[in-house]
Amino acid sequence: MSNPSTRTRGRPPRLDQARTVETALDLLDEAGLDALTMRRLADAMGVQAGALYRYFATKQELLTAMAERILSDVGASAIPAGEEWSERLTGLARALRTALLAHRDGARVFAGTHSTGTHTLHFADTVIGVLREAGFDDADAARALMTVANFTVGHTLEEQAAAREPGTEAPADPGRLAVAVTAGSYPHLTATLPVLSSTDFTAHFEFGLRLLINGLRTLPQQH
Amino acid sequence: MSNPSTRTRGRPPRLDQARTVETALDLLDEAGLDALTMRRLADAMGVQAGALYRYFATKQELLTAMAERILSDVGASAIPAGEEWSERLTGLARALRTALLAHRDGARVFAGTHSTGTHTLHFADTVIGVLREAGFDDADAARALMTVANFTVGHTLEEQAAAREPGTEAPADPGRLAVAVTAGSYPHLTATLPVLSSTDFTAHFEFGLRLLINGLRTLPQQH
DNA sequence: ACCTGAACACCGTTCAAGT
DNA sequence: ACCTGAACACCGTTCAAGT
Repeated sequence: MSNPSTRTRGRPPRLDQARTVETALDLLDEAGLDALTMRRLADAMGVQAGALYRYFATKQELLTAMAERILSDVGASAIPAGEEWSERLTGLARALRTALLAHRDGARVFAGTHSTGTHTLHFADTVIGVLREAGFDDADAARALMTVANFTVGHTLEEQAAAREPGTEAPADPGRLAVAVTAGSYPHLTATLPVLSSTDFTAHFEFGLRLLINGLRTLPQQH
Repeated sequence: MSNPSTRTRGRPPRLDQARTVETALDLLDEAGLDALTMRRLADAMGVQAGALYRYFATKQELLTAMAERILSDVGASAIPAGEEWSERLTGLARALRTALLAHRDGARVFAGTHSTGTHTLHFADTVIGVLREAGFDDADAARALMTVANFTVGHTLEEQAAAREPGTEAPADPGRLAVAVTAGSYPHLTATLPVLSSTDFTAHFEFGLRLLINGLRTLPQQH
């Protein structure tokens, strides 16, 4: 490996990949993704912006490292082994959502990158492993991972977007959706508006996840 | 309404909302979302960047109008009425994916905005209508819409991201995923790598959609 | 009414030069 | 080896002034 901190001659570096990613995640939580700039990050580390490019070739590379770091939390949440496949898959999907929710704009960071780091790959391997051991064939297991991941990321993207625009926190908040719906004639949207504008995102997520799991049960399995 | 083109006195305006959105979509298709700047768009319309702000208060507002325009294609694709609910829902989800795929980075534009335009609302109303008429209760119908939409947008985000980074088009393309997987020890990823790195996104999408529909069938319905 | 010109306060990225 | 300083080529947005 030829990373820059191998030789410890000269002044000890003020920067390194791990510390930079950590500081970037702090900045993300404080200010959000749009305010996470290379200059601000450099400022937070007491360094000039250009210095960051010794450790990350591009901002995109930094974001990928951040996504991988975000996913590392997913391993921490204990995955109940021994359980039934449906329980284990449910736990894994919940852990993914929780990991993304743990950082402001976490889903946006994750969706915008393609991490192939160890934590990300380990998570994917675990999900597919649960399904293969449950008797699903390779194609179904792999595609089930993609479906669950796409749904979870898509859901959390929405959830965190809703958190970004607080609407008015007034108790009788009409909300842009409500205004638009009542303005036009959308009978089904009108009838379901209370559900659609509910902020109980956990309930929405659990519903979708249950749909996916129940759908998987209808597929042929070995055991 | 007090939109700027109500009175037709003076020089005819070179700009208007509809033409601007159309030009922006052309630019999007040619250059992608990252290259869609207010200055480049203004250039394409033979105008200075500042002039755009008479029609859109912010770039975000322009993007929202673009998302609504992208969704208008979804209405065009005929939705088979009379069919069974599962067939209709399948058709609607496919139409959403097709509409997003019709423009470069279409899913990214859509996911980054919250359109409450007529086409977007009409689509949502139609989906919920199909489900309510099939006998699903309001909460299930509304949440099923969210699940299908989140999955579809999440999937198309991935699909268009894969299109952006062409990898190497060589026949024996290892790909970053393959390299990373074979480097570490991920038995289940290794076994399913052919499926995971398949570019048959339609097959992946159809698999997830089938899962959701089959999951919906397990829910209580009236008829 | 509609657009220009010019500015303000930023960006990501590069790279010679210093220590 | 590691970082500074300064530049390059941009951004979104605002707004007085022109026509």
